[in-house]
Amino acid sequence: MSHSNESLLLIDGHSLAYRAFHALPVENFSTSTGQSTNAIYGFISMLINVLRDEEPSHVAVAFDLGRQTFRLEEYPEYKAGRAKTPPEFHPQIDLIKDIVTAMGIRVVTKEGFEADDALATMARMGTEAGADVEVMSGDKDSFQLASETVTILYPKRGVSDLNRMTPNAVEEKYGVTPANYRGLAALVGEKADNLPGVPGVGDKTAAKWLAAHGDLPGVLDNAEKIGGKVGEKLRDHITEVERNYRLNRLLDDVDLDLKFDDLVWGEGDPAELSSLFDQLEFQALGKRLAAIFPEAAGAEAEAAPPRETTIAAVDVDALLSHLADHDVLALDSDASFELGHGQARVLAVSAEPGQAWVVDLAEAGERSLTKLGSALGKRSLILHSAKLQIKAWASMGLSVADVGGDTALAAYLLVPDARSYELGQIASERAGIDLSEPESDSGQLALDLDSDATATTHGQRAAALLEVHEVLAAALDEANMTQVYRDIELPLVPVLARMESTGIAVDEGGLSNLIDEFTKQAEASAQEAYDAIGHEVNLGSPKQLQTVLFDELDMPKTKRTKTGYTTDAEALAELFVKTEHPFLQHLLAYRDSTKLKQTVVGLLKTVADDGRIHTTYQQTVAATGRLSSLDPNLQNIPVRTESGRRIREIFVADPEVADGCLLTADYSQIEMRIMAHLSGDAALIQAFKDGEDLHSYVGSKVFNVGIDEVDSEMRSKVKAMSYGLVYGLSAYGLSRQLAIGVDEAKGLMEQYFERFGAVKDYLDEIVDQARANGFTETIMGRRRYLPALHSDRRQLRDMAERAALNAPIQGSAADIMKIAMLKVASRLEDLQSPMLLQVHDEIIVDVRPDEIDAVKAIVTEEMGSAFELDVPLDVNVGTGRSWHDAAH
DNA sequence: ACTTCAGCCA
DNA sequence: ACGTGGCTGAAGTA
Repeated sequence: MSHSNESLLLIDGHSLAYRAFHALPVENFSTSTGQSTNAIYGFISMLINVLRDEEPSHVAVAFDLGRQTFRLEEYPEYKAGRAKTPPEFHPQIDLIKDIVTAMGIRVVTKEGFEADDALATMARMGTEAGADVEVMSGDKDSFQLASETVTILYPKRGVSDLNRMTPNAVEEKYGVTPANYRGLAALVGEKADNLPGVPGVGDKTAAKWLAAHGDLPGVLDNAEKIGGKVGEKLRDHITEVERNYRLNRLLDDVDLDLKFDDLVWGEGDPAELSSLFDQLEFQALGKRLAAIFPEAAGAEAEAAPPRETTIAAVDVDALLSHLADHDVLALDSDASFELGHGQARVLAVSAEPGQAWVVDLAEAGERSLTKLGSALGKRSLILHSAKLQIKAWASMGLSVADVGGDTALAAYLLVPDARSYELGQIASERAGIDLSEPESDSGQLALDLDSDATATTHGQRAAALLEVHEVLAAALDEANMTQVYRDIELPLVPVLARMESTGIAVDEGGLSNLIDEFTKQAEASAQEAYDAIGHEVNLGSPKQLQTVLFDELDMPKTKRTKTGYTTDAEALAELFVKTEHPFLQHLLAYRDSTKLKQTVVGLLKTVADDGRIHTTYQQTVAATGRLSSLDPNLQNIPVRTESGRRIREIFVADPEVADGCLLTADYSQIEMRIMAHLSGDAALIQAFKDGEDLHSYVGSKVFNVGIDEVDSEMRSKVKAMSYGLVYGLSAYGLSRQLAIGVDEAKGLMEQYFERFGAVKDYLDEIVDQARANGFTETIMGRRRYLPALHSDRRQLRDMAERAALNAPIQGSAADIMKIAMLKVASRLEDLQSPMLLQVHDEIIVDVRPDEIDAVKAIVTEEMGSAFELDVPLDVNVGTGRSWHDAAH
């Protein structure tokens, strides 16, 4: 028993990480980007447990550094013959070191020595300082360190249980004192270190000899006296035993350049720790960590102590007088927008970091809102998720036309595939500002606002924005994305806000009729399906369908899904070819009708009071730079089937405008054109310049026939392949899609690449570049980071490669469309025809009858000239009463 | 509340 | 395992 209340915990990082690696299956532990985490998870889990149980005052984790050790110098075969560590292991060691450091724990390494030697040295230092010492190691050599003051924590099977090896425990298990453990190990040998001992001698014999002769030198001196076969063996292997004895001694006098008190368990860096846990997607572990490290609790970690912010509640007039001297303002509010109606009560305005004024918009009169609007209009405004807020304010009578900065957009450009862009997280990660929920009775506010918490929250957000935006803007600059940010994404915000607020008119009566019609069709198909099998079943349940198809009807099994066998349309069609069972046809018909019905029902629910549907465009969702649309999604309205197209008939021109029409304008084959441009393939570029039918032209090259001899079958094969290439299609995938052999598909692809060699070079190069740079780039410099290209998991790596192929193409198309929208919107400002929708390569404008020619000219010119490629950008335009009729 | 399956779009 | 990027709704599981 030590009288000290100090305790030192020493950990052999490498041996424990290695154990964890083998205890936890690597396939079950990896992040979405493909980083393997099993060793990290197991190690940190063990570490958290032991820290919680032992509560040491001092801690160190030792790692081996480099391969060259004094042991290896003396005995080149030391540790030879070990199975190669899998490639997934080593990258995890660096992350473990980072986490340990962030936990306030000293990482110790020393060139030329093993972790064990560092542990022995520190154990001696601890003992000399009067501390209790615990050494956690998966290496049995550490048993020689056990003493009155030093206990070895040795993991049993797995990673959760530890054996406490005191001197008594060592003696009980091996029959020798810790001091003699070295001798025992030297006699027995250590397979893992490639140190053979005396053949035929195990723990028992070695212990007996050591007991009889005191210690190993005693045993060796008396080797002649030991009889029997084993005695002979001992005498034959004295050199090896002596070598083992030299090598397995742990050095306790390594110069580590540190004192005992350097090992005090410090505060670490909770923000860094939290960010590492986020990055590694450790959620449950984060909570366990929080128990011993409250400061790093989960993702919402406090990055810094809450800063002093000054928030003052004022009225609009007071606010206006405060604003006089400031050109850049940060704004935040409790904005919401649903079904065409926006609302905001609290508006927070900050003119410098750490400071904000808060006004109650509900109390402001129309005149002061107008004045406020014009004051804000003269300044550069920084917001987070600006679009929602300016839409909401517009419905309150406060109009803001321009956005000077948007921290959500900036963060999106920097990491376009992040899960979310919440201000609290960005502020914490990028600027070290803590925006966790304020206490509701902070009392700073003087209170004509009925809820302090809301006002304080938005005040603090506004007060943080200027600083957060500055950090993000600098990062964008560093990544050469300032242009995409300032010239594309920011100006697009008010354009999209306007489109959303306007919405598109729908024919509600027509919608209801469609619902009736599709419902009747679905019911009829369902009845026929039931009749075909003699009973009812939930046709919407894949699980119940599987019972019917594979158990009752005994059909051949389809492709596996996670939970059974697929019943998707493709598989059902194949089953029908094989079985000709009428149930399948009726099921497919039922699926079609219910799908359409669902779509129409969904649309009807979203019609606002003004008889229009207001979708919301997400500007920070698609990792490639596209927009997405939700609530409802107007980018997936059916078009391929005749009955599907009928849904497009209910989207109509503004009924308030007599003889108005919808105009659609779309890019023709924009992705293939971008592919031609980026690859510089002369043949492909020429085809576009000549205005050939692309797929017939490519078909004539691939099949080596005249362009007029390309039949429809050839054309459709080539079409599938051309599009597939943009997505990283494999020969197997192509063969599946075209229902041809893999060999034929492979031959087609080879022919293609023979004729369009630059395309192949480009596709290869793009992946190589992404691998080297860590990201892909569009024509405007928009980036997408793909760390999974270096994943050790094949499937993730392949997915990342396909994403790398596609991102520059899909993303460049998105860039071009966004630029075109800005140009079109700017020219439409002088007219009365609003832009309503965007569907990736198509825009829809509501055109007044007297403006048809002007709008046609505008969209053709501006879309066609949005970006100069080596091939022309073709634009098709059509007009009609409905979206359906405007198709061309 | 969350996941899986299926199906719609470019 | 085998083509990118999205959103929605129903069923099934917790």
